[in-house]
Amino acid sequence: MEPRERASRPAGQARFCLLCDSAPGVARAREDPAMNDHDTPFDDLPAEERLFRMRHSAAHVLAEAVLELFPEAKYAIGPPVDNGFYYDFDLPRPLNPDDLVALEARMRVSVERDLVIHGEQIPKAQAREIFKDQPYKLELIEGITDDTVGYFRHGEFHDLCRGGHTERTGQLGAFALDRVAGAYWRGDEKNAMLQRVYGLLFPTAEELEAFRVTREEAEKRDHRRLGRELDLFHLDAISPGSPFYHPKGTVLYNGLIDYMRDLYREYDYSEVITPQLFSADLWKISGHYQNFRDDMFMFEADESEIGVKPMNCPGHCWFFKSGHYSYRDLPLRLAEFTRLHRFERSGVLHGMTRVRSFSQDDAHIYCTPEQFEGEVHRFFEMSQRVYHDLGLGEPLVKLATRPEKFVGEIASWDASERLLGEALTSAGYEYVIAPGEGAFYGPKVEFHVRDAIGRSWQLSTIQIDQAMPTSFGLEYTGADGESHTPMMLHRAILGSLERFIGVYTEHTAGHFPLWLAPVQAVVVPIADRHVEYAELIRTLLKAHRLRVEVDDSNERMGAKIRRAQLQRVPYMLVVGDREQEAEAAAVRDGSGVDLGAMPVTQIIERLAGERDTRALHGAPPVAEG
RNA sequence: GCCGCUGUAGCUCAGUGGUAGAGCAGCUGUUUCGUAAACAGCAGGUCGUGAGUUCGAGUCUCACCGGCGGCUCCA
Repeated sequence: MEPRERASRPAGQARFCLLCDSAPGVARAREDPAMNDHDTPFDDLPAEERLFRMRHSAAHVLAEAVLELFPEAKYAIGPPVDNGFYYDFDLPRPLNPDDLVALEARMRVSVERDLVIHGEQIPKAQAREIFKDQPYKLELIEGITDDTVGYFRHGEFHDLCRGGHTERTGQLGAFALDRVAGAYWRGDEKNAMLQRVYGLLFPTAEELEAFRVTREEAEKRDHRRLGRELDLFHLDAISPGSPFYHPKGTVLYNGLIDYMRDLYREYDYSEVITPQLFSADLWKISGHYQNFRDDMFMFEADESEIGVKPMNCPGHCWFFKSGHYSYRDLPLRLAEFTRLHRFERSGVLHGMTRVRSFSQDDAHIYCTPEQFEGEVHRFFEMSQRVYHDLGLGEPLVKLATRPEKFVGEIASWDASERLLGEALTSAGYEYVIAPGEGAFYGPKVEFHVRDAIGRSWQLSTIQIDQAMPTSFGLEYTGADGESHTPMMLHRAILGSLERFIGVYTEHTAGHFPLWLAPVQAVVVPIADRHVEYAELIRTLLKAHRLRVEVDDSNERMGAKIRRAQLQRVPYMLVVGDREQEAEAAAVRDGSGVDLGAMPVTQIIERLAGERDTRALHGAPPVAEG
């Protein structure tokens, strides 16, 4: 039941156009076997198709440049992707940034020449001859079942290609080579590591520039940066992948857990605390020992093998087994927030979004088949509540189906997938299928939510478990007096707290709603003589469980305002002679709006009200110096 | 784990084989100020770690560790 996001995978979102994907079910991009790309004039094509072709042709022009600079280069595949294109190469030496400059310059020569791009179908035998020195192309040719293959060329360059191109190399739009990265041939880590050159491409220079600006904005709200600037958390080499939550970050972490606990009370969940360490026997029963042993922290103690828990489900199953339940006790919804540890491979760690030590808003639901649909609906409803309360948008819903490595019978997988699909439909959701992306023990529904700058993150997930109830021998007594195996659902809404905090920090750019803000208000005394009064205000607000600080530093008011603003404090309470006189404070909100002087009682009412209703202040982030 | 890049003060970054620097943050003092940065001074470093080359290494080489960008993986 792992709600973590996959690393964004441009290729996965690409419309594969090259003859590089022999996987069944991947449709050929071109229906016309003659692949006459130029039936419709380029300028008359829909914008999306034009962009696709520009990016695709740019990949060819890139390969042309690489082959010219490295005549011995072997070229592999180069599709268009989100924001641009890439091409994979096997080169005699690693590329460096200067190479990218040279390659880009060479690409511009091709653009300048405005060469015609020809496409045709040629017999496989001819293709083998043409590409006899190109092992990757030969491998691609062997993967093609047709008698002929697509062959594209412009100038001296030629490529094995399914097509989808501009008419000329002068139609590429605005592009720039971006970076070079490693990538396995055909995405398989057993294969050779190739060098992938990524390029950005947009129809106009303005759009390319806009993309770069957006990317810079995204960097400014990077949770690793904000975590440090807002004193929330940091990661440290002393324990890679294990966050240090600072006091302010701990307020946020506990705030989210408190919120989920409120919902658990409402939705009748039972919170439990189970052990951190379990005998390997438990992991053998659950199947995690066989499937994930290398990704767990295992050690020997007292001559027995112990595993630190990487998830709660086996512990919950053991708990279920330790009691006895009748149908009257179901559904049983076991929730747990204790910390989990996974020995993630070093190269995959990333800020808070991929860590080794984390916690989940995790729960497992044991129910009867009759209760299944209702439970799924309750979960959908609860998830939507959370998204709404946190100011996240409508989710994109995916149904992830049976993976290659799975346990159980195909028939029951099909049944479970059908059940989840029906539950989605009856709840009014449209969804897409994510083939083969289910967990090894069962299919799952994933909710993907877009953040404020358009990135999509997987948050909630609910999964049917077809394996553990049986392997643990779980039973309940039915109304018929007989023993039955319960259905088991894994579910999480926020996913891992760490990942959620990372995503949410970026979504809000650190402007958390007041109920989650580590510091909810800063009192700003104008001069030293106002500090005592400022402390009084803090005391009054503190009595209403508001988190308030007094900035008594030897700074001018402007500097204190600036500091509070940069710290994303929702309210600044300025106090000087006038306010002290009136037993009030001048209120300024986090967006810089001056709300004027308010009596202290009114300030308390406003802030406590905003907290208790979990209001989303909705203040747009202001420009930051 | 794999490919590439990278590591200098808390942060952002200069530093061309020859005595470790700046801005911000911090501390101290002066200033007592009305809505996004007052002024001055002080302090702050085994240049990621360990080897090697060299008369001499922050700088060159190698290994290891961490981080970054990807790939693979993600219960």
